[in-house]
Amino acid sequence: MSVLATLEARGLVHQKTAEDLGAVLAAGPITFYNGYDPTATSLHVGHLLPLTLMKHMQRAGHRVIALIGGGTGLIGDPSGKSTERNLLTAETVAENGRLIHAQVTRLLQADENPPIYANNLDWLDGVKLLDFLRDIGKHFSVNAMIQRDSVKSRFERDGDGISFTEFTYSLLQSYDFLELHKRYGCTLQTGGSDQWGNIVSGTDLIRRVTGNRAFGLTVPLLTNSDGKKFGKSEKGAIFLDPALTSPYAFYQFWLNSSDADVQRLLRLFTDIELEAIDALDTNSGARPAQRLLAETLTADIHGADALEGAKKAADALFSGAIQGLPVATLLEIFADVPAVTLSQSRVAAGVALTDLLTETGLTTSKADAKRQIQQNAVRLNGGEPVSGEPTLTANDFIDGAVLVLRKGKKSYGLVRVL
RNA sequence: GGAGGGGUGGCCGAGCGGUCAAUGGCAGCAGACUGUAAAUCUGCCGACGAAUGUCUACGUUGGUUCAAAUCCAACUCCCUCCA
Repeated sequence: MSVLATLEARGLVHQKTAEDLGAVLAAGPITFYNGYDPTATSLHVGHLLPLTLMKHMQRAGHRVIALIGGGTGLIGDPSGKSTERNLLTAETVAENGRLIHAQVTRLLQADENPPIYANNLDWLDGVKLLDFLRDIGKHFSVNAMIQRDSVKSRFERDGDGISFTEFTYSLLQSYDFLELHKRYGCTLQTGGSDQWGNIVSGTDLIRRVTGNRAFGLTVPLLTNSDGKKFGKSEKGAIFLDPALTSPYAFYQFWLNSSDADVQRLLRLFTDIELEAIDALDTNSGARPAQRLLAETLTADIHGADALEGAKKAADALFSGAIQGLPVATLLEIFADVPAVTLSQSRVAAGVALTDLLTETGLTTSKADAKRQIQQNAVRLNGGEPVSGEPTLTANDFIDGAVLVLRKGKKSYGLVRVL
């Protein structure tokens, strides 16, 4: 099976610029790139799909360029945005760039066929305005650019509109493609489906400047079966950085995939054989497909040790067997959970449970805390739902040192006494 | 420049002098059912207080009134039509 056929079978292909791309890829190794703008300190699961595609390509022998948008990140991509964004400072972009570079490096590391890393600040920073306008700008039709959905939607809004800065973005991305084409013979750009316009601009530019063919390939924009945007949990985006989204939360995110989605997600995000995925039982209470998905990805992203920790924590949490565990184990399991630390004296004086719930962020206010207690949603140390409005003392803490708060099925908080 | 319409809680959207912390929908949270799923059903959903309650909120600022989200004025932003 050719790479492209594999990608298509797994659902990783949304659009491609040429029907014969499969033949081109089959004819021999090519060089391709995928860019990441450093707009945040970490990638999130939404970025994982292009990365999976890159890994498939890498394994098939194609040369990977991972481009960090240290230059384009200073400008801001209007694609998919409905309003003008505030510019990030150069320092922020540089710092984000370092962090994202490190993440990408770790995720794409391979003994064979290692990727090439590039940062477009290296060439964009030195570009002279007049040269750029004469050599690059001349190839772009404003008439065509304003037809692009990303730009058009901003044009048609009275009010905000779009700044010249963001309007220029697709020229820069096209220039990147051209530059990588010249430097490395790069002939394919991949990206999310929202990048389609920018990618096509790049292939056009390469054709006009060099006369060579270049290609584009996009991955689909993911939605859940209920139509919501994929990758957002109730808490927000699921990041790949364990400091932002703990391995436990990451594991839980995948484990909670719905039956309707889980096999599609396995095809998209893992390289498990398609036959094996189809054979999974999605009607069983044990949810083997969700477990497989969560375990595979947690191990991929965070490593085997983190996976073990996440599983251990999940077992303890969902079995409710907390009482018997030693404090050290508890601290380990609840390492990711929002925690507050109390002084001995404060505990001795007695602490209202409603205050603790609010301080750990499990509830938004004391009024909310009371409501949750009334609704039998709050448990202490894995026990039965709390009633009334207890004031807690040292006796309520395990070994007088640790208290495990639980709101609802899945939200935990930890209180420590020092 | 002229004429008209409008800015209400995270979003949409009622209310148009007191009974309004403000109908309804969505989102969110919790409970039941289950499989840490989906769907469904139920409850909650400004803050503080044990509480009759108090405070803060209906674009902004002033005013009328015993009483204003509701009336008036100015300002501001948005929408539609005309030029």
